[in-house]
Amino acid sequence: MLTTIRPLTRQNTNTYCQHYLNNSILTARTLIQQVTRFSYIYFPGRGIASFYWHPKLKINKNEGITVTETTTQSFRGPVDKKNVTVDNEIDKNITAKFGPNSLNKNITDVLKELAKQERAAGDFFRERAYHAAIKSIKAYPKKIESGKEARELKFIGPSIEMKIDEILKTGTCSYVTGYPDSAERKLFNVLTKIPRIGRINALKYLNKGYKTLEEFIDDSDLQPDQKYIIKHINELGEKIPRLEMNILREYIFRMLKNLDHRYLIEACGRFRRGEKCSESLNIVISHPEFKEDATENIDDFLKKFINDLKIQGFCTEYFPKGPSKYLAICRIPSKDAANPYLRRKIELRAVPYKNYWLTVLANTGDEVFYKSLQEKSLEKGFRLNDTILAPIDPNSGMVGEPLIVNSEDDIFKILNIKYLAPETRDWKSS
DNA sequence: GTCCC
DNA sequence: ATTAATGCGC
DNA sequence: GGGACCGCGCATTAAT
Repeated sequence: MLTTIRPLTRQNTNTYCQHYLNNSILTARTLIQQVTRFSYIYFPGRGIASFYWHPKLKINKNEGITVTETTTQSFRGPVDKKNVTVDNEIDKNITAKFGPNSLNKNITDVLKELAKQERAAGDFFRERAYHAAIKSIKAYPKKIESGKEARELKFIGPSIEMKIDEILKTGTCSYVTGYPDSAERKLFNVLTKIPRIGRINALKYLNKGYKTLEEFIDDSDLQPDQKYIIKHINELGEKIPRLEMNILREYIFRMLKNLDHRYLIEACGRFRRGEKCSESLNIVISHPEFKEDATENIDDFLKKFINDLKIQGFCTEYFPKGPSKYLAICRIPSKDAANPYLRRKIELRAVPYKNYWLTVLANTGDEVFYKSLQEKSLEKGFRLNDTILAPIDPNSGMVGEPLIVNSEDDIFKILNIKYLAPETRDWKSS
């Protein structure tokens, strides 16, 4: 069905949107009340519009949403300057099936290298293009014998066809150049390990003339967490072996269970996916009594908890990353003072019980798996993120009542997708 | 990089 | 001063 | 040939 959508407009402090189905003009407030309990609205064919005003909205169970204050930033979404015509049919061709396929590892490994290269160069779309090609190849059940054969697959174009021919012939590809071993490149690599310093900021600092980290640490722009991480960059850059992740996890686990055995805790990320090591440990905490409408209680709990960790000396330093999320620098107590354990990074977050498994699923990853799960959810008519799993009305596009989720398996069941063990959710590194 | 207009 | 748009990291 | 290609949250800049 073709529908014409007028540009999303704004008037004073109210955001007005044209409903894509019946062309009615609604204030965002009404739209939010009608469409979703949260501040995201999915427009078929146009993506997701988000409203950034929820901090100033009050959600009252009885009265619905009330605006307590006007906001300075209310809308960011697919704003177009002119009218657009879109097809309401969601056309998403998921080519890849779940699960890795190693038949063509020789090819995907090289493509992965090329993807990495593009990432370092900041070409996000080329990086993605390579990942798409890898995904496509992994879904292909046969061993690829020629570039021409691969060309038939989705996301394989003339350029990758040529590269595949070269890979089949020589085992590698001349486009894989590796990183220049210059001091500047090395500094660049270190800089990008610092929180909130990506490619752009790293380049900015390089252009400022910094030659070494020692000079850089005095830069006035740096925040405490950044300074701390620079100070211990080598130590914190070390990967945490699985054994140690287990000890870290166990320490926090026991401490929580001593407080109250009903606490829920899950170590997510690479640990949960069964990997041998990781740069940090990602821990999600909840409790049946953690209510969605009393997040300040959760924040207070986490604040106290992390402070206790520090008093015990397990946590040496912590940095808030938001009210219910901390970066904790922790060290396993060592009996041998001469051989202390290394400091390790732990991401700690506490969430309402209702969101617990959704958060665990989102934080377990990997990135590619979760994103594709989200896509699949949309196809099946569900909105999935770390705070909600709810059906989307196929006719109106409205997000319905959130579904209760009491386990990770519940999510897969609701989506009618076969449960996938965390260990098999690794797409990028096969 | 590929896809799609 | 307020709102719209963009930058950047994840 | 030429534009689109996640989308969110916070911060900053540009525009009005």
